[in-house]
Amino acid sequence: MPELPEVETIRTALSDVLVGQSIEKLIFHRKDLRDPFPKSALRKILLHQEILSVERRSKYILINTKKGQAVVHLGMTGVFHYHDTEKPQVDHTHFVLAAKKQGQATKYLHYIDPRRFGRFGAIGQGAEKWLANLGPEPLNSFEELVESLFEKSRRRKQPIKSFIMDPKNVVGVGNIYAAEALFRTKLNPFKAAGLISKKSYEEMSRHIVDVLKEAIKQGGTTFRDFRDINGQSGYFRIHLDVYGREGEPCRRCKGRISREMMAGRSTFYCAGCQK
DNA sequence: CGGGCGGCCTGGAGGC
DNA sequence: TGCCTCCAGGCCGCCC
Repeated sequence: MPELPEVETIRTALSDVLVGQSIEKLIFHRKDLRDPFPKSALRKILLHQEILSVERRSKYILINTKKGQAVVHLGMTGVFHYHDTEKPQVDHTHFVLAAKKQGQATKYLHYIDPRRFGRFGAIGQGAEKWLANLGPEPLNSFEELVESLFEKSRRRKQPIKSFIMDPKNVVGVGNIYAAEALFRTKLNPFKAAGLISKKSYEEMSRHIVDVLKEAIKQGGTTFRDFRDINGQSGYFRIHLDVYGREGEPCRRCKGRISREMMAGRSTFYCAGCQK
């Protein structure tokens, strides 16, 4: 489901409702998602502790207290819903955080994830491995991003789309935004990463940054499952040029948008103007 | 090592 | 109304 803009949308929302509050209850409705929940470590970090900040690294959300860091990944279909009740409202509600501010009514964050590709862990209990070997944050240093992508890509035959979707090279870019950034750069997604010039890496990096920032402003892209914690969709979908537009007219040339499989993922592009 | 593929899961859409 | 196949914003382990 979520790429950087969607995770950032959720991070902002969680920060708004959690920072300065404490978690009074942590209810688990199963023992695991992709990995077993480190329940006692999570309770130690979160229960009755002030939430100091909610950060994002790659597609991971970090919830910080003075006892440590809890880590959430939304997988493909993970969402948080903010409710007045702790009782699950839908199937696949896997854990619930009861959040309370002094003198206010308790509110509940329900984590719902039908496919269960998400994660909920703790730094020091395995989650630190999830964050090891991640490439640069695209919204941090632009120079570092360009330099890192160019250096890592030398002599690589991997298609550029797979290359930028690998979080070892740059984080946060998934199937939608890889397609969109390459369209804007007029780069064919199948072109070998090692054959692309430094100048093209600069242009592509600029488009990656721009498309991610624009999508954040629109609250992300909702294709199917993605929702903010109050249920709203993201509105970047109407700005997509290629993703999900197979057979529709290219907005730049007279071509039609193609869809081909690459490494098991649908790959949308315009064969007319992406060379 | 680099890179593709299948698997992890469930559910929605579309064909018959 | 089925029942089947394909597909889905991610990531990991396996295999060549």
